Amino acid sequence: MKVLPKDFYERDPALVAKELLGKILVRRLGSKVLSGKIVETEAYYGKNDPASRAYTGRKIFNELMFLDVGKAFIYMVHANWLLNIVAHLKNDVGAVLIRAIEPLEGIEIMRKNRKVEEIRNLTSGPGKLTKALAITKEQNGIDVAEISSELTIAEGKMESFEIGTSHRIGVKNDLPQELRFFIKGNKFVSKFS
DNA sequence: AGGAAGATCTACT
DNA sequence: GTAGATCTTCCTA
Repeated sequence: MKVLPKDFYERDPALVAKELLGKILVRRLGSKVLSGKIVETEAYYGKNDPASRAYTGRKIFNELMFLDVGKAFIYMVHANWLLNIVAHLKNDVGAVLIRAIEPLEGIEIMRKNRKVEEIRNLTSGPGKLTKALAITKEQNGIDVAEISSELTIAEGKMESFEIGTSHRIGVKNDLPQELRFFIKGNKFVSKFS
């Protein structure tokens, strides 16, 4: 398994978000491994992005977005933990939100964590996938570019797919550009449009 | 102390 | 398919 190197994340968030599609999110739980293909992401910037956690300036809770890239940045919204990966150019601010994955390994454990039978409903949303993979604030700040971490992102299979874009979901004040990216036709994308 | 937050579930028309 | 209640944390007053 090849883990994506740290410099993968040291680029424009929108570019990182787009290229994360098709990559494999790997969650290690003791001896168990849960994994899924990333099928939907969104990019967030810093000061000039009203929807960003970093919009109001650097605080303790959003500090990660200002620091090293390639770290998991996790926070709670509406009783759901949302998983972001810090990604931005040098000395800039930003992160990529993982919105949906397609389950590959450890589906039975995900079922147990989510208490849902239907596979399609297991990880097809940002709050759903964190629950299925047992991700909480405990994992905040984990280095996903490090192969020994309990949360990493690995190179996926070589395959081609069409990438769709749209405006970000649930955002009050969105930017003019489309910053949501998803694999066209994939059943695990949270919403269509 | 209060409210807002990048969502989800349920119960309907 | 769509609307509305409600899930929990952390910031801001």
